Amino acid sequence: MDYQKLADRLFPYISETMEMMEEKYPERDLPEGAKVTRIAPSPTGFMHLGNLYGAMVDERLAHQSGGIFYLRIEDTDRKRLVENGVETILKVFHKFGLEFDEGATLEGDWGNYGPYTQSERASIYQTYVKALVAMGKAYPCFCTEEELAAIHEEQEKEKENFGYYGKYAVWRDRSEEEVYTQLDKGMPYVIRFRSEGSIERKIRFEDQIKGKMEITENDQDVVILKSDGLPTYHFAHVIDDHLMHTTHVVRGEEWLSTLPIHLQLFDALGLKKPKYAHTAQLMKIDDGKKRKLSKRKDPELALDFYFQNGIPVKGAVEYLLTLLNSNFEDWRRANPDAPYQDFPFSTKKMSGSGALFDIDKLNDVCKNVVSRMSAEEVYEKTVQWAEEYDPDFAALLKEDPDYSKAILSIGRGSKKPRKDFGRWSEVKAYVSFFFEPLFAPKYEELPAHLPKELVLRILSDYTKIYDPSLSQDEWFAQLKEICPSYGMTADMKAYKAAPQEYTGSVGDLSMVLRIAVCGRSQAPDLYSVMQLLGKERVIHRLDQLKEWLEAEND
RNA sequence: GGCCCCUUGGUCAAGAGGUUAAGACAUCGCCCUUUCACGGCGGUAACGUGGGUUCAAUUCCCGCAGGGGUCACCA
Repeated sequence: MDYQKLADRLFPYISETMEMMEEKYPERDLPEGAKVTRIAPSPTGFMHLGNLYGAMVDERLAHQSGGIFYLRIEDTDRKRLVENGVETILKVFHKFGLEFDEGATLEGDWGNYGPYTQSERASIYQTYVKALVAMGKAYPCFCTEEELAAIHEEQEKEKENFGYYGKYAVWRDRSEEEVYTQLDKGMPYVIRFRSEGSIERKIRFEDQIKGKMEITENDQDVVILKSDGLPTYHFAHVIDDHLMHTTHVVRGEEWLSTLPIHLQLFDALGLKKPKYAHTAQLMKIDDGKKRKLSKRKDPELALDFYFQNGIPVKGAVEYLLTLLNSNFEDWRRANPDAPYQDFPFSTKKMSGSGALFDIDKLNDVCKNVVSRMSAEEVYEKTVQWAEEYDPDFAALLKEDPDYSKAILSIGRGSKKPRKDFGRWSEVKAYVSFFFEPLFAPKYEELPAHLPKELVLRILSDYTKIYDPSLSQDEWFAQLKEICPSYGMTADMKAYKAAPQEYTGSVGDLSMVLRIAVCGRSQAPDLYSVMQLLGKERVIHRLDQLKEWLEAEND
């Protein structure tokens, strides 16, 4: 078989050579130790937490070392293209603060190693495929889908390994005449790699995350170029990451099983291999069983879902970081205000086993993250979220930004900040009573043991004595002072010891006011709330409760 | 089924050949407290299994089991 002749026949329009490619995409000029990483999603337009999880490893590795983090679009599967897929990808990563240094953008490519969209790189792949054919390391295969299915069936029956290898590699050693006959007839074909591997042999390999391992060589003649002239993932990965000079390939562990193919291809082409980091997959519980997060089955893990639910970007990022490097939590406690980029991230600290997605933990991380934010930031983020998902609420917040921010600063800024909410979507319920349109009092939460007459008396008395100019201490002292006139006590210990001796405690007294003013029994510091609402509204609300109680009499 | 990866409490996990086997979330109890949200203290709760190496193994080795992944002209 004249391989060069075959190569020319197969790719007559490919005039460039491997050497020319190497010259066109020279080694990057980067400082020692700088890592080049990438994410290479297929533009299905669907991103979930798992994608972000992996991308963060890439981003940290690159930017922590002064390297390059770039975006490549893997769109070789023309059947699965989705409109606006690329836009969605770009938008999501931008939102999460993962910025690319290079790669595909909506305005075209940015960087010297493009094109960064695989469908635009067909001739590049073909150049290398042609070279492989010329070396006799790749060959055309004319099998139809049906023939391959038949082979699979036979293997199943014979209990043999599946795939295109050995005697099942039917086009591997066909005569020149047979091949050219098919070509002359214009039959469609794929190009397969001629594997010299054997399942009897093992390869030693060291993964950045999983460490040393032994894997079986690949003996399959895998397809490297599909009949539409585009490469399969295996081949595109090898060529692209070589030409773009990726130093570290971070990908899900589902790729571990095809790793032998990739290593084999690098060797066949005489190319330097990148380092690999195979990340354990994010899992979820399904029917009591652990399962890999799936695009199709877990739409609730789509990143859009997080945005909708008002999960703070920072919260999601920090949660992921705790999964990625468990010592992140310790570091965060020691450095509460440092940007997470300061954390010394390491693949060595990554777990080899898949983490179960834990919504409780996420919630907790979010609460902590939000509690550390300034009122200003909380205000801005909440408005931003509400503008998209709850416009009425956004408008309400923006009516008087200073008022809104003042509300959000209650209990914020101290060493022990309040942790009332961890999501932007929870803010509305928390602040609702500060806004007339949202004020929906639940007067039935009044302490049941207080006689209605007593409550009415308290309300009308307090209307007369409420003095907003008092300091918080003075204000509370006043409450204590008036307790006895209602048969209540300000001494909580005494009250707890013998509750039957009193009509109630200062706690009950406060509760009456709280229910009147806030319309509910759970609220932040009552004094602050009253200060913010202003005397007029406080008194009005006391009156409102009075009216409600009186109306109830009928 | 073949191949590969993984295995410490409910979850995420630290850990070293000899430890009272960290910590966080969740959960339970107590305390603080004018409610709540915090905060403090404490409780329940773990090294899958069988061999081997060793004075000693949860830690090293082998087998097994369990879980996960993968076996496409998808990535």
